[in-house]
Amino acid sequence: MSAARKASRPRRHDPERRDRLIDVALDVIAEHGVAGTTHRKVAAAADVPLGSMTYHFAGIEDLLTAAFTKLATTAADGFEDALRTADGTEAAREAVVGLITGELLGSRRNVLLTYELYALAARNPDVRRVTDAWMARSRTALEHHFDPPTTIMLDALIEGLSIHRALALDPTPNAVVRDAVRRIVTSS
Amino acid sequence: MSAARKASRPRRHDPERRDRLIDVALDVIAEHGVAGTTHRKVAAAADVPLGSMTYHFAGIEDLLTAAFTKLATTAADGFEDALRTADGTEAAREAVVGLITGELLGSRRNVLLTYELYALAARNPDVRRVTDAWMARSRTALEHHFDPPTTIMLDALIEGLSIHRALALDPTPNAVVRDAVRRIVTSS
DNA sequence: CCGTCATATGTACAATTGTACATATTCGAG
DNA sequence: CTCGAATATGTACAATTGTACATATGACGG
Repeated sequence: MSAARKASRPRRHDPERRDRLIDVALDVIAEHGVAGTTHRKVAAAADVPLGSMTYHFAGIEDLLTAAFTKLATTAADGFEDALRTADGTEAAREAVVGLITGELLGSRRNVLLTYELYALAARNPDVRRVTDAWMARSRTALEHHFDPPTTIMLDALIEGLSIHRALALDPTPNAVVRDAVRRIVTSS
Repeated sequence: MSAARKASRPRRHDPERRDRLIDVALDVIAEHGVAGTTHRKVAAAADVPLGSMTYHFAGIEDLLTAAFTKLATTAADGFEDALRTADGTEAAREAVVGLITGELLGSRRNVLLTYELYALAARNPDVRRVTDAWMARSRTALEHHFDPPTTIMLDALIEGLSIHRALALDPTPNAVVRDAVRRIVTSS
């Protein structure tokens, strides 16, 4: 019984605190950017003492890496799920449209976080591995439905349209998104 | 003569210093990111005293805004030039391919700076105006050759392929880039 | 040649940062 | 119940930051 107890209730007082800090860190990054993200801001937003940051993370770089790892992993999971259930090329096309127009990749917050991630990845090898893994996973998922050149194009189109959705004053209509995917896929 | 003297040699001791500081600032941003860009780093890189920064720029936000304004203006100029000289749809297509594969939009440094710009624009209205103007100019330039939906798609494709060129381990082959542009344009 | 003012510099300072660390609290084994 | 160890906290500090400002320097009209 003590073994079962140990499994269900770990020894930490607040076992989910680290995970919660990572989520809050992503919110802080989305609001203030990597440049404006500090231990104190995250601690205040999560309502934990400052010392809790240095206890759970080896340094602020460790916090950023953990946060972006979660962002990329979640996005890649959603990407794979959306494409896995698609049966046939037509369904796969519609799944791609759904990814662009949906909340996972298309939301302002997530696209914004992606900029920050890319910017950081260019100069931090640990973070770079996160983006590499993300790109590899999404590309592999696409290649289950499309040939390599089409995959590359779709991948780029998803990236570009997501950005425009997040930044443009008037977001691209869904019909245009669907048309774009169709043009790239049908002629392969 | 004194008037001519005045025109050719303004009263500043180093009249081009401000412009040079802006260029150096872009280098520093490309290397250390917005988060790591400080007055002292830029001053050291440009080999000017620290006080020179506060003299030429009202604050560090002013410096960043000036730097990104130059980045966007230069890019938009190149974009317009490349498309203006294109005569006919075929030439316009090739011009788009050239933009993606060329140095202006496709270089690692410039794409990286663009991430930083977007990230900052999302949260700073002054910088946001810079990206809005940039997007408007490139879209208008494209619309001189392509219909609106095609313009939207090409714009997104340029964005996405540029990113992949800068981040991917193996850059997209030029042939694939050309094929992608062709697929989007010919079916319009 | 000289005075005056824009241009340029060096220094100082308050504020904010990441992080170390001594202390407190809680848990679970025996 | 007791005790040791893991978990958590509050505080303190050195380093770095943006910026203000008193001073210096140079150009140019007179």
